[in-house]
Amino acid sequence: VVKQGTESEEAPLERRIRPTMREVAALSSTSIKTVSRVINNEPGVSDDLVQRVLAAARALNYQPDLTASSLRRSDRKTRTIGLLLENVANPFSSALHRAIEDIARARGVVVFAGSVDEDAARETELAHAFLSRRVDGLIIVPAGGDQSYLAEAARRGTPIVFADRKPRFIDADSVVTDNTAGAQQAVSHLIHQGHRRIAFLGDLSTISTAQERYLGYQAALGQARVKIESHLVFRDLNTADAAQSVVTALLEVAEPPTAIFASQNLVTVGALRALRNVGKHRTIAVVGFDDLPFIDLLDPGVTLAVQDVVGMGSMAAELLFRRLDGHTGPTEQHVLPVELRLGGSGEIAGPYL
Amino acid sequence: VVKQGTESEEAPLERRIRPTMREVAALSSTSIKTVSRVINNEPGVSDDLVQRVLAAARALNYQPDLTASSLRRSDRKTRTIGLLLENVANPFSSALHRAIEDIARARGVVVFAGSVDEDAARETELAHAFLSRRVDGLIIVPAGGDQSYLAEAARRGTPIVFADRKPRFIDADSVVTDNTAGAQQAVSHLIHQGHRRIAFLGDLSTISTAQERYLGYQAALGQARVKIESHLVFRDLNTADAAQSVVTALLEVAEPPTAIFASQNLVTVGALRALRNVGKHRTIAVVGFDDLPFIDLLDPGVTLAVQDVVGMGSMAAELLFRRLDGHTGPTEQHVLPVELRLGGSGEIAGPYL
DNA sequence: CTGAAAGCGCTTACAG
DNA sequence: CTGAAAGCGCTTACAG
Repeated sequence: VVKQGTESEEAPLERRIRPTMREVAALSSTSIKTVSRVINNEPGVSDDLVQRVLAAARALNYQPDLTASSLRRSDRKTRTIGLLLENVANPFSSALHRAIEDIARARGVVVFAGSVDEDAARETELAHAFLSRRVDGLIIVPAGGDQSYLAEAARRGTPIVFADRKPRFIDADSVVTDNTAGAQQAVSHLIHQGHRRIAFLGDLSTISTAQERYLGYQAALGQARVKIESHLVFRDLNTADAAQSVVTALLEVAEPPTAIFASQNLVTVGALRALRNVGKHRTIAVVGFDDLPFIDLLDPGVTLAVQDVVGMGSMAAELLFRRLDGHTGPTEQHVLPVELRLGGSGEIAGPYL
Repeated sequence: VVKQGTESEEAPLERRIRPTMREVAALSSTSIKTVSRVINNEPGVSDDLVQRVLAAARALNYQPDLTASSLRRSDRKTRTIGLLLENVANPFSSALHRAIEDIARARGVVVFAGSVDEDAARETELAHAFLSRRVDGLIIVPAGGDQSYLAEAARRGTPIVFADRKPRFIDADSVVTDNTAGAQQAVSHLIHQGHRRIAFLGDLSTISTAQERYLGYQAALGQARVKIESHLVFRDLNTADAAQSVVTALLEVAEPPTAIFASQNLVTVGALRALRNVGKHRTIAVVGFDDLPFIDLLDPGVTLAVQDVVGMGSMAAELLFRRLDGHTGPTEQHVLPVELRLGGSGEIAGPYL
C-alpha cells in the first residue's frame, strides 16, 4: 500500500542554504572568530556581543558543522567511534553494541556500527571505511586471522580495542571471556551429572573462541579420564540449521550421545530444535554457551554458560576512552569469567550417576 | 583477570604523522592536484605519473581523509547515514538495523546507530548529533509526538525517512506496518476460537503504534458485538516485568480473561512467563504482536502477528537513497501488511466455540 | 596532460 | 575584549 503526500514545493533558494558562521557574523555585525567563541562557550566575550550572536544564530537556525571544526581543531577529534560486530542483529552483538553506546553517549560520542559476518575481507573494508571517516577509535570483534593491518592506524594515534576475541599479530587492549575455562566448566558439569558420551557442537574453527571452547571440552574430558570419541565431535557449525541437521543425524547412530555441549547461541538453538522434534529434550542433557533471549520460557529450562556481555562492552569502551584521554600505559588483556546458569537441561542425569 | 602487554614504545615522531596529499605529492614530485586525480581515479593522468603517485602513496601508507574531501566536494556527501532506533539491543530494532545496513553497504555508505529509549529529548539530541556530523540522511523510528524540529534539516537537503511509526507535524517518507489491521486480525482470530473475554496488554500509549493496535482490538470486538470490559484493558506496559505482574494479578480476578492479546514483543514475553508460572499456558490463549527470536522452541508454540521487519528496513533505506540520488517526487507513505503466524497458543479453544 | 590559486566551514595563533 | 590572517586536507575552477 502506498499513499502519496502533498507535492513537495521547492523552498526558496536562500532557505536551502545552510548558514555558516560567516552569515551569523554578518547578521550580528562581528567577526567569525567572535561567533566561534560564542558558539563554543569560550569566555571573554562581552555580554552584549554574546546576546547579539546568539540572536543571529537563532534567527538563521545556525547549526555548527562538527566535521569542519574537527578538521581544523588541534585535537582532531570527531567525537565518533567505529564498532565492528559479527552481526548487528545477533543478540550477543547487539547487547555488546548497547553497552558500548551507553558509555559513548555519556561522553557525547556517537557510534558507527557494522556487521563483519565472519568475513576477513569485510573486516578490513569496514575498518578502513571508519578510519577514512576519521573515527577517534575502533572497537572490533575480529573475524580474520591477522589484525596487523591495523598497526599503522594505531601507530598514528587511533586507539583500537578488541572485544570477545583477541587480535593476532598486533599488540592491543582486549576484553575477552575465558572461553576455555567456561567450556570446561560446562562439560565438567555434564560429567558430574553422569554423562560420558558428550557431543561437541562447535562454531567455525577459524574463530579463536571456537578453538578455545573445544580446548575446554577436551580438558574436561581429559580430567575425568573420558576418551574423546571423534564421532561425537562436530566443528564448523555456524547456523542453527547446520546444528539441527547434525544432531538429528547423531541421534540415529549406534552409540548416540547422552549429552550435548553446544558451543554458541545459534548452535544451541539448532540442537534444541532437533531434540524437541523427536521428543528427546527431556532425556538428552544440553549445556549451551552464550545466553539466549527469553530462554527462561522453555520447559525444561536450558543450562547455559553465559558471558558478561554488558561488562565486556563497558570495559572495552572504557579502555578505548582511557586511551583517548591520553593514557599511554602498556596494553591490557582482560579476561572475564563465565557463569554457569543452571536451567534444567544440563541437570538431566546420565547413565553413570 | 588482567594481563599487561609489553611496554608500548613511542614510535618515532615522523611515523606518527598521517601523510597528506601534500606529502605524497612531494615524494612523487608532482602537485597535490595530480595526486587527487590519481587517488580518485580521475582519467587524464599520464601512466608514468599514475605509477609514481601510487608508489609514493603506498610507500607512505597514505589513507585519504573523507571528512576533508566531503567538506570541499560540491556534493558534500559524507557517505554516512544516521539511524535512530528504539534500542539497538531490541530484536525488532536490530533486525531493522541489519536490513538497512545491507542496503547502505552496497553503496559504500556506513551507518551511525543510536537508541532513543522512547525519550523525545533523546530523539532530538541524537538527530542533532548526527546532523552536526553531516550525515547524508536519517532513518528514524520516532519516539516523541512532534517531528517538526526536523523540517529545517529536511528543507536544507537532508532526506529523512521514518520507519515503524509515522512522524507528526512534518511531511516525509515513511514505512510502517498496518498495526490496526494486524491487531484486528489477531483479536478476531481469538474470537473465532471461541473467546469473548480477551485481555488487551498495550505498550506506552504515547506510542502511535500502541494506539493503533488498541484501535484494532476495539474494532475486532466491535465487529463481533463483544463489549469491551475495562478491567481487561491494560495500557502503558513497556517491560516484560510490568506485563508479567499485570497478568499474574489478572488471573486472580472474579472474571478472568480466557485469552490475551499482547501488543508488543516484551509484553508477550511477560504474559507467557505469568501463564507458565501458574501452569495456565495450555488453557489461556495468547496472540502476540511482533516476532520473538527462537520462539518456535516453545511448547505450545506461540501465535504471533509478525511484521515484515526486513522489508520495512530495506524499503526505508531505498526511499532514502532514492532521495539522495536526486528524486524529488512527493513524499510516500508505505504501509506493510502483518502476517498472522499460527503457533498453537492462539488456537486454544475458548468457551464460545 | 599538469598545476597554481582559491575556498569548503571552521579553529589556531597571533596582534591590537 | 575583538578580529585579520593563515591553515586543517582536500576539491573546484581555472589557466596553460
